[in-house]
Amino acid sequence: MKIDPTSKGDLSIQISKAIREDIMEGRLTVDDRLPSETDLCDHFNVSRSTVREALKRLAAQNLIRTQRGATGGAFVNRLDYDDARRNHITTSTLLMSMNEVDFKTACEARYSLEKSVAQLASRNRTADHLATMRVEIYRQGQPGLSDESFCDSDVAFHRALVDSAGNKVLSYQLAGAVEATQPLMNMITFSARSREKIIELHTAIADATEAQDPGTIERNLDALSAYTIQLGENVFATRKAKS
Amino acid sequence: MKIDPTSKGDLSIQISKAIREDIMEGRLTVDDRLPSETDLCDHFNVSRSTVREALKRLAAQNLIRTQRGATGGAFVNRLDYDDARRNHITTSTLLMSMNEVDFKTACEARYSLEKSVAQLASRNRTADHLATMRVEIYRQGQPGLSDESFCDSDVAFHRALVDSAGNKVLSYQLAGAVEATQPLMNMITFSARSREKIIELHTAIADATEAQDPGTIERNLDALSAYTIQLGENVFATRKAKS
DNA sequence: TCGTTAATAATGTCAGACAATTAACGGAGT
DNA sequence: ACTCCGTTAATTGTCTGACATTATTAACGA
Repeated sequence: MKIDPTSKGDLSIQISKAIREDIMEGRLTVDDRLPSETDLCDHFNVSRSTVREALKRLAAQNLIRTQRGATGGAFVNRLDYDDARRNHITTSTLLMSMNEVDFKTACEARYSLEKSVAQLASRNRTADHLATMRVEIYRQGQPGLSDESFCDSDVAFHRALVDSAGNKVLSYQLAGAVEATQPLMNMITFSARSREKIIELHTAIADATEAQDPGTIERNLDALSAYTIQLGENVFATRKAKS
Repeated sequence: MKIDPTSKGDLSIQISKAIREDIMEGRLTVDDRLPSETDLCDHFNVSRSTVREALKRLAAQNLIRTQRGATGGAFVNRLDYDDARRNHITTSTLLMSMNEVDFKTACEARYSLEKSVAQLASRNRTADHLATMRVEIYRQGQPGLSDESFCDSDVAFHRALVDSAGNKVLSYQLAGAVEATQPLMNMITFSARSREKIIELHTAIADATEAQDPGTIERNLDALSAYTIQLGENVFATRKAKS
């Protein structure tokens, strides 16, 4: 628990930085309890509000959790994959929406990255993953399915594909690319796309995964990418023509 | 700016959620000014401390920035790539260190993902990127280079490779995989690895990128992956034997 | 016209209080 | 000896009101 000399910046930022360092350098490890807020006040020689604002900063990043009561306090969190994944997805979504990422760039990145599961998915896919993919394909073929549900199923299908690689790190890293771009792509192309074509490609991907044929997975992801980009360009061309 | 009914959870969390929603749904857009803290107090009917803690949560995620002074206040931030990238890297690093990711899983994920730049890097690499890669390779060959500097140069080399794809979304997404695993890998293998071998592979990658030959890039990344995993296993075997 | 200064509005920090929550302790009763 | 229950203590959550710091703007005087 380092002290902060009278350097620059707001106190609450300095304090949150100091504690974050302690966590990242291993001086505080998972489930360790931080000193109570009043102790931190004494230690850093600041008021409780300031300490609390610092702690809220850390809590916002899931680095700590707080608990009330006699044995309560702030504890170092174990960053779990699901939390990290959710955060990663929302940040990626915001990043792209705020920076006006053009459609093609997003598609390119997304499918380039997703292709990297082909090898591992072929090797490690289980019956469970294959079943999930099949179920989602079946759902996508239901006649009365709303656009929204179709999109959800689309995401679920790709998530199953990614998870079938059996590598949590890979799944986490890909979540940002796959799940953050999917809504963007759906929003742009949902009206124009052919569900049959998508289902056909999904089926080919599932088949190739089952057959442990990475090359075919990649080819079909490429096809999906090309089709999506094409759709996007058509949509933009139509919009332009109308205006 | 939604109100919070007396639902569950801490007030500061509810408030930060409400404002976050407003940002993500587009009701607040980049550079918009939030109401002043006292206005927010009135609006949500809470004290200023509570509002401030909510704002600190958002600030911790780079969603807002605050400015003092007469025309100051809290403004919606444009998430920029560099900030998001840094955040992504630190989170990835923590995630892996806290969940005891085994070395092989991390390596597999990292190189699988990095391979996905091969196509785009071949197509879009510029003289600048190639030059950066060459410079780093040259640095890596300097005899007196410290282990730490070698690692830094290693990271810089791979970053140049990733950036040469000319796709910011791709660069952002890959940062977590490449730059967060590199320190881990370096820490484990720096003592055992052969710099000559690494430099040889880096050179082959740079050559293939220049020659726009994605297959060769992938093959050499595979070689790097295999070599690293092999090194890791040797190190672990040695440690085990000693204990 | 151009500095200089004062007013003003906002965030940052402090101090002290009370509310709410939870675990542990200690009796009372069985 | 065991269970139930109230009390107590520790800790976070919230409120209030004040002052400090910072930056813009407007007023003022040379």
